[in-house]
Amino acid sequence: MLVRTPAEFGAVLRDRRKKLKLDQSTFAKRIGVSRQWVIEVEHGHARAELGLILRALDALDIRLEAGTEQTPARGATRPAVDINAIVAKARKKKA
Amino acid sequence: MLVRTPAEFGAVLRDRRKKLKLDQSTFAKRIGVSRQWVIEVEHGHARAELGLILRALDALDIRLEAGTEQTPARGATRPAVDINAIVAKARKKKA
DNA sequence: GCGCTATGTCAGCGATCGATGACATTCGGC
DNA sequence: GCCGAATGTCATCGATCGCTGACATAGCGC
Repeated sequence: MLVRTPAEFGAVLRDRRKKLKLDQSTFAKRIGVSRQWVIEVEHGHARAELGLILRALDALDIRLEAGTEQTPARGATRPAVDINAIVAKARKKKA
Repeated sequence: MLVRTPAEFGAVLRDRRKKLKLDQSTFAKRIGVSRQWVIEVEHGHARAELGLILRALDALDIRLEAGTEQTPARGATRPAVDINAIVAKARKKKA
């Protein structure tokens, strides 16, 4: 599943937790956080600590993969060759 | 690439940023954070906000996927040290 | 009805985040 | 040598995190 927002992280975590038949308290203890944290994160807390989130994912055997291969037909995100073009575009965009 | 730690997130981000020929300031402005934040995150800041990290990934067109398909050989991919234990210990020590 | 479990809510608190702004260092070109 | 760009460091400061602990609600079995 593609994850792009904190809310999605929450959904993924809650889902997996339930699938594993764990209640929030048990889950929290496993990760090493408070039950309160679990509740908030499952509700999509955007300011959760990256490290804790990763621990949670790990505790539930959720694999996280980062990739850039998603160049459907847009163009330009791929630094295959035209570095200069990319630089130029980035600069213009910025300004 | 598989991401399991804040440091790896930092590496991924810095990598992509450089590939896109963006300097930290420009990158920071794009995401909407301070340059300081970029520096810390690229250095593996564990307590970075989940939301900001996601924004950064998005700004660099990095796709993030969560999956449980194949349980990653518990034991092989596992780091030699027990991170959870360390963190737990640190927390207790503090209090 | 009563107890038990699971989830969610509230308030308070210390620790830390992320922002700002100045400064140091390194590298390249002139 | 000097300048500009890029990165990293330092100190300060308001806002917020995550923790604790208690309470409220809902479902279930007896």
